[in-house]
Amino acid sequence: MLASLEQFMLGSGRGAGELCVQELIMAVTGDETAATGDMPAYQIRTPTTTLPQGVVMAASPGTLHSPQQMAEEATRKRELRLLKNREAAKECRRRKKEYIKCLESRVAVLEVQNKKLIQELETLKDICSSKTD
DNA sequence: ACGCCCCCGCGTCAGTCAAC
DNA sequence: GTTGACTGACGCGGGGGCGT
Repeated sequence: MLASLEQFMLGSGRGAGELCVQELIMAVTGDETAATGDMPAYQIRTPTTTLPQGVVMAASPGTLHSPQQMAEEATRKRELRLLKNREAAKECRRRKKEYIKCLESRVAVLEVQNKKLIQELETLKDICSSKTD
């Protein structure tokens, strides 16, 4: 978990924000097997191969001739790249927000859990000390 | 009303990584 | 080596809060 967070913060993580439900289940139940496999859940990628509507794939380089055609093709490729990157950035930010929201929820759950455990510890201490007296 | 500051979302660029 | 996806960093513009 901490490793996952570190990976995300260091920028090598992928698909931030895709943990959440399982993380929360883990936090509540303490069941580490609730998370899937070795891979941090938020790094699981969903295939994003679909292009936005209206986007036409570039023609193969072999069909181009004049410098003007080449220039037009380069422009078209650039526009396509920018469009894809724009969408990717939006999706990336959405996942990141979701991931942060999830972490905040987890903090809240763990704080409650921590309070309960402290309370339980105090109770047990009381029991022990009353027995030894 | 105005200026200022802060926050948020966006578009873009650059770098990294995995798949091929 | 090339390519596509992802993401951190940067700059910009808009909106809201606050003091004057």
